Amino acid sequence: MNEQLNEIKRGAVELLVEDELKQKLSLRTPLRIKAGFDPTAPDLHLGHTVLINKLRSLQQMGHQILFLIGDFTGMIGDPTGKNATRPPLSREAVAENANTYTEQVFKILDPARTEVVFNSTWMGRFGAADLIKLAATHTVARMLERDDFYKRYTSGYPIAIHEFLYPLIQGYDSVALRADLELGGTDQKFNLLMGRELQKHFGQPPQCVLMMPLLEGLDGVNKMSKSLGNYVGINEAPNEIFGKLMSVSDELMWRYIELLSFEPLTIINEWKREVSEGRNPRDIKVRFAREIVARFHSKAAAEAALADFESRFRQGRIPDNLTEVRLEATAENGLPIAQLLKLAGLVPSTSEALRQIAGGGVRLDGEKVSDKGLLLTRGASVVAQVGKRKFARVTII
RNA sequence: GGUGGGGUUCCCGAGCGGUCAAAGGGAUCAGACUGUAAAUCUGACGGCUCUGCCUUCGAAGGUUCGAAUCCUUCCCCCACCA
Repeated sequence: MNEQLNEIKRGAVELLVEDELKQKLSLRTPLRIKAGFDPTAPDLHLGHTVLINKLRSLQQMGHQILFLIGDFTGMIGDPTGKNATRPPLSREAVAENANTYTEQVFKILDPARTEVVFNSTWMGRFGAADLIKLAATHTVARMLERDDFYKRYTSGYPIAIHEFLYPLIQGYDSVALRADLELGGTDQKFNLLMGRELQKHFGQPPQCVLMMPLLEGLDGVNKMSKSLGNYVGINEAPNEIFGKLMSVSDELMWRYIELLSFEPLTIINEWKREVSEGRNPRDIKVRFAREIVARFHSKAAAEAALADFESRFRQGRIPDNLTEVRLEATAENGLPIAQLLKLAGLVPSTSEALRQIAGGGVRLDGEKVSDKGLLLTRGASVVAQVGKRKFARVTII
């Protein structure tokens, strides 16, 4: 059992309350483990998988995962960010998002041991009177203890009343689910603890709380999020995932490895020692990027991504599997270069295309283009390139 | 309800009748250097049929030869007072 506990704590920031969890584990019945997800961001990225990996590990120990989709709380929008109130999602949209979610999550979790639940199931029946009773369990002062509410309050930023309901409802979800343990990011601490209090209030044994760290995005500064564009999506193409992971800084690489790799810590420490003794961190990064690509695609895809990466960037070759584009000539005798780049989707506007040419970032068949007025004649077929990573094979018809 | 301060290009933030597609910073993109690292340096950073033209400064009107800048109405935000 101690082994199990250590595994549970591995990588986690905090476990509350350890003795209680020991107690629960000693009963040797599967624990009901809750983790909540926002219904509006169905595109999972590696940041989300830190927590999902932990669920997987718990699942492998035989526990029951309650994968909660917060379709009801989604109407509020978690006040942790600066999100404003969101319009409620339609039933169809929720169902669709849920499908997208599970499709991705089941690359990591075992569907047979995962129960997908929606908090609208019980919250939809919750009446105004129930809500008032729920709100009566906590004071404004207690709510203001939450770090981000406190900051906003003291620095004069607005807090809408309904935002106070978010932690309460999330906490009530634990009551409805009779959760034994809830997982969440460190930013969720207040909400997670709210579950404990409300369970006590409703006469249930309080859940334990396991907090996982937030993964930094590719910029190494902000947390990984889709809106900041610093993420690695698990549905991205093998080459994309591979390339993005390779572009991570050496320092950040270790963080990624610790939180995302399934390698035992002893191996990771061994790598660290080797690097400090002069081994190129690149090698480790390659090893890690392959592991992740293999996890979400396949081993073969990982090898292919590595090969592509090597030929493309170390040897400067043009990749094999280019997107093919056929474009119609617009002028009588052909297509101006700027329009070609835009129509091929390599740049967002012709203005940008012209800038890129001026900046020396455009190549046709590997040759740098300097003539902004270049006209590609009908019938021509070229490999157009903008920067190091955007390519397309273009044929003018 | 009252008083005051605001809404500027992806974000922050200058500008307060012409020299404004709008300072500066951040983000981003490209180039150099590399291990497509990072850091650093250089350049770009509304759109187009691109030495010119068109559209942007909360919205709609108006004044003016000319408005992001002045006036009117409206919408939204913030602070303080009640």
